[in-house]
Amino acid sequence: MESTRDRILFAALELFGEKGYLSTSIADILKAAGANAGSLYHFFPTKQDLLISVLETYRDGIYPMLLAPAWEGVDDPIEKVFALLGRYRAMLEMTDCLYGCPIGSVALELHEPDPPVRELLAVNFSGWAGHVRDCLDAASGRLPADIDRGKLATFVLAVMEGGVMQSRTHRTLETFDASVEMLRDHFNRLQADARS
Amino acid sequence: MESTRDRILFAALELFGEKGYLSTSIADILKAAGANAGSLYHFFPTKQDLLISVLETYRDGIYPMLLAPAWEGVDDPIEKVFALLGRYRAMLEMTDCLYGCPIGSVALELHEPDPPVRELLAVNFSGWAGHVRDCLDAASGRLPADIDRGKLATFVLAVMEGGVMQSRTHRTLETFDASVEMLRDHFNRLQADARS
DNA sequence: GGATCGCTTGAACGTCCATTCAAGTCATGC
DNA sequence: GCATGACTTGAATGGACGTTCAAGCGATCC
Repeated sequence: MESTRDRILFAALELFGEKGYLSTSIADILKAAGANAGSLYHFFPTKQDLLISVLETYRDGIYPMLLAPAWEGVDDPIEKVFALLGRYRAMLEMTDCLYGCPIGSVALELHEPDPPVRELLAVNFSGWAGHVRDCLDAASGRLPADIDRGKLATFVLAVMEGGVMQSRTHRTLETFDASVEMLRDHFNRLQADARS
Repeated sequence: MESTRDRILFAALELFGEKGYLSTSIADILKAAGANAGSLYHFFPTKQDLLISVLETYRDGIYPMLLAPAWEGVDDPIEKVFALLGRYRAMLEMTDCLYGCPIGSVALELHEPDPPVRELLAVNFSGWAGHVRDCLDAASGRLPADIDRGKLATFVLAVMEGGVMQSRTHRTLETFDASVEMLRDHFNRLQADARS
């Protein structure tokens, strides 16, 4: 049995991802969760507090909800990076290029977020990039020694977010695929250069 | 002498870039433009029509307002690409990583934009990437022959948008710089591989 | 000098939305 | 069986926002 608090939290998580934070009204969330205003405000003093809990849920879910399923049966650390990108592709495909990365959406729709919100967005980005970096570290022998793997992980995240943004705008997977293909080309060259 | 229509249009252009479309109220625009509601609605039947005009202004301004100044004194076509990225860096730096790319912001904050809006966002992306592609074509002799320069331009745009997004969120230029540095590394390898 | 038309004025309107609150339910501990 | 405190109910509130409109201004044309 799911608690009222959880129904509200997950309804918000879904709606913030689908329609964005600003465009989602409290009434939307209440209807989706089957709850009343008083219950919501009992658990979450303001809409922003609800957003914070949603962002914490995303943060805590990066591994179990996103990476673990993406990496099932994938051992090669570099393939793990591309399997992760494949998850975003699948999400775009399933939703006709409507939903991409919820963190990226909120990050750009709130232009001057209050510090706790901004920090949680940053933490989500750092967590994602940190896991990619771990993959790159695990593959360090196959990459040029002088390459900064932290920066490379940041780069991977940038490509993902920028690819998702373009695909959502053009409503085609083409731009996302093109970005990932170019990233793959870069990794091929990095590995070739590491060998020689 | 600037017409009232233009004052409203440019006030909107600036505010949409600074605070986003949804977070900018008509009252904000009126105050910034020193105009009255009736005047605004005389020229722009709805807020969305105003957004459309703003996006058309951006589209028409890509070359004269963005590329021309970025490319002053830069002849090498590959350096032009990085000079363009340098403009975004300068914008981030000037605003303490608050304002990035207005098109990207609006693209992510409107989750299901009406078709005319979505198409204008797409046109802005295509225009930007098209100019980058022209640079790459001009440098085609220095790049591997089998590389798809259209996809590479899309990739550059993705890196820019993803880098801007992370820098705005972390409030540091570090992530943007890291992304551009990795892109530069990729271009170096592309050119080295084209030579051999 | 009067009619026309593009533009301006700014108060008013209606809707939506985040938030509040007084009253109620129900399990737990005493 | 009563008191307590956690949670629920849903109507009410007040403010913000996009939009409307009746009235006015001033230049141009006849």
